[in-house]
Amino acid sequence: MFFGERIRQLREEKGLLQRQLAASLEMDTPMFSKIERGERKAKRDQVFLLAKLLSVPSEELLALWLAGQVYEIVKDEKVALNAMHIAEARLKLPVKPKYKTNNG
Amino acid sequence: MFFGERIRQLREEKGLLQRQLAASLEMDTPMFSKIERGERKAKRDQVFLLAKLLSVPSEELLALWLAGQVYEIVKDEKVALNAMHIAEARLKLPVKPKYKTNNG
DNA sequence: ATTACATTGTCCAAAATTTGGCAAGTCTAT
DNA sequence: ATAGACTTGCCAAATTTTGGACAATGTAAT
Repeated sequence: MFFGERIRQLREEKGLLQRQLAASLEMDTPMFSKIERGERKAKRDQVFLLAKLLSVPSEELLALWLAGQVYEIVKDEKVALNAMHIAEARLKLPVKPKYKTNNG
Repeated sequence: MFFGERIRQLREEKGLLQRQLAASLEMDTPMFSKIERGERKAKRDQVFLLAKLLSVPSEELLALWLAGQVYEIVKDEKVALNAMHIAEARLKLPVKPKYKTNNG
């Protein structure tokens, strides 16, 4: 399920029109349509606003939104999964402290 | 291991100087230095050229290079791993055909 | 067929980001 | 102090992203 698809699904469940959500996000309807179809990407702030307007946890939409960007980078690559695993491993690494502490 | 770190490692193993590789990539030394330190990102083409110059499979460098870009997107996100899993699942999905075939 | 309304497609200019490169800087060894 | 390798900071050109106008298309009701 892509970000835009999910937005549309939620919007329709609530019986809202594109122009209503578009207005809440202070953009025009064509723009909102593009976001739903994945032709444009929403801004980070708009993800949170949409979560509120559509009554879902912002984490759900944020994860979909990020996933979409990640997917765009690797989608046509033979080493896609490989790259993903490397990135995941890096995420799991403890953060190296920048400065020494007394007991560090 | 980050892309730039790996480049530096390979370069030093071969006893090459930044300016030598920089020349091969048709960029100046500061630029190459920035790539090694991850301050700038190499272009896709340059990844393949570097693989050749450093005698490693291009897949290895390409995967590191992609991983770096993926990592940049999610690194500070609470839902990072979540987003990664969603993107991975999407990668594993069969591609939906655009047009019907006779036996499709 | 006509109206009313929702959605999608095309195109352009402003804004923002990325890029390449220069000049000057640090650091190490001599 | 000089030389060589590398790093840092800054700027302008180039590219990409963005917002939005406007036209085109789709859809349902009459």
